[in-house]
Amino acid sequence: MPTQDRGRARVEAILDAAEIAFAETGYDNATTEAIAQRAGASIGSLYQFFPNKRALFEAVSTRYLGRVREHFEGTLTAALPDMPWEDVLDMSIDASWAMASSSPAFSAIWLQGRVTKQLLDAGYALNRLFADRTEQVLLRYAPTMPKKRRALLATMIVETVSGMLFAAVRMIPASTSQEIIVETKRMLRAYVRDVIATST
Amino acid sequence: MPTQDRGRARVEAILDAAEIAFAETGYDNATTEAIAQRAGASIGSLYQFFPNKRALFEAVSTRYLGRVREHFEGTLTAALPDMPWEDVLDMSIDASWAMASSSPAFSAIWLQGRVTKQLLDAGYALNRLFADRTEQVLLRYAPTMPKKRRALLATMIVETVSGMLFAAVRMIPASTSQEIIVETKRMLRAYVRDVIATST
Amino acid sequence: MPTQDRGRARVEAILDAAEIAFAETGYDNATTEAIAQRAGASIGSLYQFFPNKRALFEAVSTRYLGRVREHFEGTLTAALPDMPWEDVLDMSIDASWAMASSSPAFSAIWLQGRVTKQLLDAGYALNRLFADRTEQVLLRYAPTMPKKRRALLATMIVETVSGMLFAAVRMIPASTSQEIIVETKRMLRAYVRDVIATST
Amino acid sequence: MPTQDRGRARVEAILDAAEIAFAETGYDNATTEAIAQRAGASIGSLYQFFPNKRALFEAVSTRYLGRVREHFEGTLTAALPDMPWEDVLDMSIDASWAMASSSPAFSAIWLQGRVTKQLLDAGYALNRLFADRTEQVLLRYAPTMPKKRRALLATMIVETVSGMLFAAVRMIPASTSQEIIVETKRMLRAYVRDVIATST
DNA sequence: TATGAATGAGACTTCATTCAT
DNA sequence: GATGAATGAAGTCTCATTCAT
Repeated sequence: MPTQDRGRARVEAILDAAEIAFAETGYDNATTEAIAQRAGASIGSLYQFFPNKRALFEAVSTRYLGRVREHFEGTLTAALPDMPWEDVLDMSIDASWAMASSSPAFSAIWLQGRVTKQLLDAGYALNRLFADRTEQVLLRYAPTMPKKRRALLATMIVETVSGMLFAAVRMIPASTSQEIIVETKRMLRAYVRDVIATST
Repeated sequence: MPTQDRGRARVEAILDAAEIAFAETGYDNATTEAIAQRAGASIGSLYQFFPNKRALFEAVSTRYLGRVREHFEGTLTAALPDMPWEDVLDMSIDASWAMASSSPAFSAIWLQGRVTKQLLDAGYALNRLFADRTEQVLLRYAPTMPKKRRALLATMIVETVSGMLFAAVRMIPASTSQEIIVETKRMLRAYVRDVIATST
Repeated sequence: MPTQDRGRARVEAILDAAEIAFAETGYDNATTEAIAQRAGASIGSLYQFFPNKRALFEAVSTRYLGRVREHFEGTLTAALPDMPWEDVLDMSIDASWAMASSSPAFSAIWLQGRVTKQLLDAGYALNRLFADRTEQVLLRYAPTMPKKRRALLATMIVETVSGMLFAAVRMIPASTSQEIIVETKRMLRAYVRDVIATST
Repeated sequence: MPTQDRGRARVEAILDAAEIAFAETGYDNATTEAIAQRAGASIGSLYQFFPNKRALFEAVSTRYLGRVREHFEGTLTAALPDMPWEDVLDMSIDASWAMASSSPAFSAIWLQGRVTKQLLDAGYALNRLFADRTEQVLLRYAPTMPKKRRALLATMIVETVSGMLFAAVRMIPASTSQEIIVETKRMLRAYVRDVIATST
């Protein structure tokens, strides 16, 4: 879209503002005017780059997705080869929690994208990404597991992590969040062990 | 509020309509006008009984909470005494799924109440209810477990079920939902067994 | 309208409530519902006796007019014959102030009736009453004064008193109100003396 | 508020329309929609510049106040030095009447601002302005008069003029208005003379 | 490009009044 | 008579989006 440097900076500023606004007040209650203002831009500028509010949300969403992908790339890929699957699981959960607890966009995109019917597309992308990646990892550790079984297991892992992050994010005090993360690892280990024992 | 019979019927009709509307389009996108219309009432009637939209949501929420409570009362309490805990867990999950999949209010209240910042109060009530109940059941089956441990376990169970129901509700095709429910039971069994083994 | 005792009491209660409501919030902002409630009646009852809000205002107005008339009758008529006009003027002003400062209806009827275009009729009645009465008094004290002159003088007196009462009513502290009343007497004396000196 | 020329013109047009609307139908009965329309603007434009109806009223009020101030500045200040106070009084009354009878805002602001409880602030400003100015003039003509006396005299003059203008404005036929103005001058002369005679 | 004024559909809410019970 | 539910026009205000400058 924007060709000049100035333009790109503008877009980033607007995305930042939007990310915060969506996170703070929710998609419906965030106003384009407020977003523009927070970005130090005029409403006209905003519409120069994004055709409408929905597109703005999707852009925030996409940008976030990219960041998540990078993050996981960095954390996991290199280490994979010679680790027991339990450690991979733990690391993934830790990485997820790091992302979730550090960025306001987490609730902005991931939750709303999954709850608000009009925004579902954006929300699903994230989960699909996670599920695919998980399946690949599973393939490495349990190559003989039937494909369907593997897919279901991946879904379970992703949804469980999602759900527990969701819970952890809004737990007060923060120490409880940590406990939940710890227990989640434990729960998934127990579950995966059980599945592996049965279906290989 | 309403003193006449006619009024009480109206209120129910409005609550029904609101429940559906909130579930279908979300709190923000549901319009009071549309709710009134769906209830076969005029907008004025709606405001005769509910001072504003928020109050209407809370009323829907409260009514739903009461129903859930009754449902669990009916399903579980009687059976409890001489069942192994695994069966109690299974039954609870089945009951939750029954509620979640049968009523549009499930997403209306439970999800939005937890996601939309302005509606949090309503959403938390439900989770607190579940957690309390779960703790009581645990007390019966694992009386020697430390109090803190028990509380955390209850939270884990409730949040896991919540999360998985959330996932199951929007899975297509429906068969996948069933698989998720089955796997959730399995996961929680494995996890609870593990916890019991460790901390008693 | 009402034939039974109970009915008449109702009407009075409603008029009382309306008088207060109109005084407190103004005609437009007073709601019929609130008036009925304050009167301990239902909205249906109110409309049993008054066809609409406007009529209610006029009833309050009329009732008030009657009271004012009585009040002046009692205070003045008897005393008139052998008093110097200065004393009559003083007494009239004192009587007006007594009415104005004692009843919330003063501002309700007299001011709004004069300011709010839709209610003018009600407001004028009061002024007309005062002006007529004043003219009669003048006739007794200055029988040779030309009729037009007398009418104008009456108007001036009435409007001056009106205006000063209006001012006095909302002066804080109350002591200022008293000063204004005193000065008003002085001003009108000086003026009337001047007029009499000239036009007889 | 508006930064562009077009915007400034809009604001003026809206204020003009509001002034007329408030004067014609009163604050409560004037609708923002009608005001916008009369100004040749959309309702959205109106709310771009004024956050709510009340603020619009206050803006009208403030603008009017400024005009009055200018008007008096122009009429009086220059002439003052070597005029007898009777002439200053006459001129002031004439100037007031000129303002009152020429502008619809007179009743819009000055009356409603004083009568409608919610708008009192706006209404008082005008009277305070007049009273201050009057006191300054008095200081010049009766320097030995005690301060409190002077303040009270100023209040009396201002309130009398107010009241009589109020009366004059709604007198029909117009000739009566003129007579009232003439008589008001006479009344205040007599009064002021009396006060000066006594308290110096 | 950037700005911010302009638009208007549509949302929530109020309230005088009517009507069934 | 009394009650209070029912009605719906109308009012204030918001906000995504467009457009003139």
